[in-house]
Amino acid sequence: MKECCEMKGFLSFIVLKLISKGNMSGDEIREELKSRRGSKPSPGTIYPVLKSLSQSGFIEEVKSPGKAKKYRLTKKGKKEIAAATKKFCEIFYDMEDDFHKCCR
Amino acid sequence: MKECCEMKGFLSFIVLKLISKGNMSGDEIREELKSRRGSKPSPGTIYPVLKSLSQSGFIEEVKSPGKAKKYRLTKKGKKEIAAATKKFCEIFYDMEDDFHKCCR
DNA sequence: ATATTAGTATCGTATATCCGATATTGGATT
DNA sequence: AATCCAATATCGGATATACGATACTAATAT
Repeated sequence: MKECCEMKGFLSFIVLKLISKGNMSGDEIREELKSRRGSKPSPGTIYPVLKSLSQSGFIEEVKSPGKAKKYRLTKKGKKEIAAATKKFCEIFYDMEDDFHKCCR
Repeated sequence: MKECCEMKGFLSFIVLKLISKGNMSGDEIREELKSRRGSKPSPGTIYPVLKSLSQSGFIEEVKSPGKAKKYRLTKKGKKEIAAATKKFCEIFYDMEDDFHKCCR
C-alpha cells in the first residue's frame, strides 16, 4: 500500500517531546499517540524506542512504587529536545500558517 | 552514528508541500531543502521521490520550453497535501507553541 | 502459594528511506 | 554538428522504522 505522507520517522522525536512535557509510561505514550495519529503503536514499536532513548541517555526510568514505570527527561535529553525542536521549526517553519488554517 | 531526532521520513511530504506553493524543479527543491535542513539531499534521494509522487499521480511535469523541467500539483495531489497537512497538524498540534518560542 | 493480568520487553522480519556512484539527457555554446 | 555542462535519472546497498507475535515481569487477586 503505497502512501505518500505517512509521517513516519518522527516517532522518537514525538516520544521525547511527550516526555518533555511530563513523565510518562510506555503505555501512556501509546495512548497519546493513538489519539494523535489514529493508530496505536504496537508494543514492538514503542518499547524499542524507549530503550534506544534510554541508552542514548535522553531519558531515564522513574519507578513509583505500585505504579507503572515512567520515564523522565535527563539533562542531556533536554538539550536534545531543544535542538530537535529548533531543527523541526527550521524545516517546517511555514507549517505555522497551516496550524492556523487547518486546526481550529 | 546514532542520532535521536533526525527528521527522516518526511521528505515526500515536504516535497509535495513545496510544490504545492509553486511549481519547482528537482534542483530547486534540493536547494530549498538545503537551506531548511542544512544538508542538500543527493540526486539519488530527490529524483526517486519525484518519480514516486509522479507515479502516484500527485504531481505532473511542466515543460517550459528552454527551461528546466518543473513539477506541479495535480488535483489528486492537492487533495493529498490537504489531507497530509491536516494529519500533520493533528500529530504535531502542540508544536505551534514552539514555532513562536524558538523561531524568531 | 498460585493464578491473573496489565504493562513491559524482545525477536525476527518487511518495508521505507536515503545515500553515493554512475549513467543519461537535453539545451546551450562553440 | 560536436562538445560541454547542468540537470535529471537509475542502481545497489546500508540503515532505520515500525510491525506482529511472543515472552517475560511484577503487582494484585483468589
